[in-house]
Amino acid sequence: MAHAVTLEALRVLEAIEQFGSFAAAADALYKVPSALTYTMKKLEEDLGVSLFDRSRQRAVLTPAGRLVLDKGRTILDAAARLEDSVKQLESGWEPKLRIARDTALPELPLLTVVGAFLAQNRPVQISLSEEAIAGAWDALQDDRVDLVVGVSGDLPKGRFHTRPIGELEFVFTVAPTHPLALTEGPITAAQLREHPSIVVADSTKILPQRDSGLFESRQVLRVDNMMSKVQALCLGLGVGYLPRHFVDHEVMSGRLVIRECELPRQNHMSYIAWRKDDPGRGLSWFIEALAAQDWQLLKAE
Amino acid sequence: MAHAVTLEALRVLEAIEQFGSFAAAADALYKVPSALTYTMKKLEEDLGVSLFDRSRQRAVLTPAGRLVLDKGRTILDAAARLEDSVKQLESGWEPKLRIARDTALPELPLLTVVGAFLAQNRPVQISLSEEAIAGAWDALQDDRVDLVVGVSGDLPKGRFHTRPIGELEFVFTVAPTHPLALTEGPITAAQLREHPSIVVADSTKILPQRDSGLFESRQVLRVDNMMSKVQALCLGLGVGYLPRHFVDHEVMSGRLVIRECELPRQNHMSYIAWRKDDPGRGLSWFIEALAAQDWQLLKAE
DNA sequence: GTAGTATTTCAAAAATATTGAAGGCTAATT
DNA sequence: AATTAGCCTTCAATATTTTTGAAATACTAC
Repeated sequence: MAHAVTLEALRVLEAIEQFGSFAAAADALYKVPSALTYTMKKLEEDLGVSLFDRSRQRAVLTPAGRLVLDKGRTILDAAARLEDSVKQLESGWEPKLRIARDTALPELPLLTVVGAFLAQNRPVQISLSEEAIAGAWDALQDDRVDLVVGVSGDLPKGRFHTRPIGELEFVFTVAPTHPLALTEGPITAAQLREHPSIVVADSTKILPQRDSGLFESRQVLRVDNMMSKVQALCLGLGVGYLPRHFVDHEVMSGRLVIRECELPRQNHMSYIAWRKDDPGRGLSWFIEALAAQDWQLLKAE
Repeated sequence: MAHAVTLEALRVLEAIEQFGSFAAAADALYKVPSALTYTMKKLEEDLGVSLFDRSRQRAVLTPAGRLVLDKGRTILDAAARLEDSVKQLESGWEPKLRIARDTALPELPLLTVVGAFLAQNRPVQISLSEEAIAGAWDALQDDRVDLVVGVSGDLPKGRFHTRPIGELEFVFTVAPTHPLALTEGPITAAQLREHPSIVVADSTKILPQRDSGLFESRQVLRVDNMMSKVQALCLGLGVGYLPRHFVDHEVMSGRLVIRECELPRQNHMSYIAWRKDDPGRGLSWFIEALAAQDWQLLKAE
């Protein structure tokens, strides 16, 4: 048994974990449970570890099993992407195109562009996701998405292409009911320390990292996307900076007010970014369309 | 035929490309050529493309074949690493530990540490490699190495741990025979423009990127490691900054002279860096040993 | 042309995977 | 404590896939 680490074996392992038991996985794979036993036993022999704890009725993953599953998933992913790349090579169109939007950007302009693409009826499956802060870069690096929209231009370069799409302006907001709504003049750092602030936390899986607009504050409430932050601000749970385009509507309806703050948050350029492989026709189309799109960043519609 | 993309098929494809023919690959794999034909035919059917151009006697890869091979290699790599991780989980020792050194760092201190490790007779295979500029970060990101030594602290963070090991000092050098060796006072930008400069190019595969110490100069000679740069400078082919520890010996033997330059190159901190997975016992040992090592960066021995 | 090498085809043989019935265990129920 | 139901494994029979080796075909070089 030269190499029992087999994509098939990894698929079986994944199915067992996903469906919770050999029996259920066998059903899902249109096989018989003993076939799965056979495959897993072979894998265990080859690796020289047990993947399952069988002391109970229900087989449960050992730490080694968990490890093999985790690493195995990325291998299965890569294999699936290989097949997709071949299809892309033939038609030019990539079978899947995964787009992430930074949570600080409005959803509407992106959806408009996506709508225009869908109307062309191309053989491309679009998936959209939302990321916060460095999460978008991470997703791009890990090949979880193919195109990110709205990243800010600090961290990585080199392996990615970028293109600016506009400048994000941040304004300091509080609920009208909030104590800081009524003070005179710009809000000072000392005043800030008296109140909780709402920040969007990094969506990256790895570890808590940089936070957006984290200034010294008595307490910090972390949320994972910008809409939650807007909600929290409207409810007066705390204070914080928001992208201008999110604010106008809330100000009009009287749910937020804009104040000046001593600790300013400067504008920053927003970019789209993609990997430096050869892009499919879908990605190329989106790059052009997104760059031409009006992102309405500075003013609300 | 549900999924014919198989690790086995990818291995066969790789062997065919590596050994240059079905026949030679069959020999290497202890199989018979028709078995390879069978496997490749199956893969082609599943992917729906031909991988080989068979119009000549010797089968040669099509673009699609090349694509599958390239992506396939990284999958095979990942599968091999999966097996290694399992072994690491058992013993704590990683079967392989791949260390890259930035070309600006001296080799001796690293080799000293490696020697101390080898003397312990651990079940760990060490591989050493050399990288230039961002190449080391790249190698770390792509999982081509597990530990990099001597990276400078600009680009990535977040996904890596780092630890400073010392400060690199750069001095401007020319050969004693070089015209700029004899001028009075600091060398001006204008004078610089009159002479070729030697720079170490980025070793990253992707694309030519940032160069080390590239100032305006009539002409630029790119080399891929620091020793080549030293040689080129000694031969008077051009001018450039060198890490201090490279220079002293050459100055003593009269092959280089140090000059002052109007365009200064500031010192920078040098780090070791590694991925944020759980490190094996070998990696942990190296982190401590390398941090404790005297890197002799500011003065030659 | 001829010899030499390379790949494919094909049917037979070998190896591997799947099945289904039986059995042993565990967890839940009576 | 006995019963029932569910889950996993074992094992021998069966089905499928892979490998083989001989023959056929094609290209290259001499």
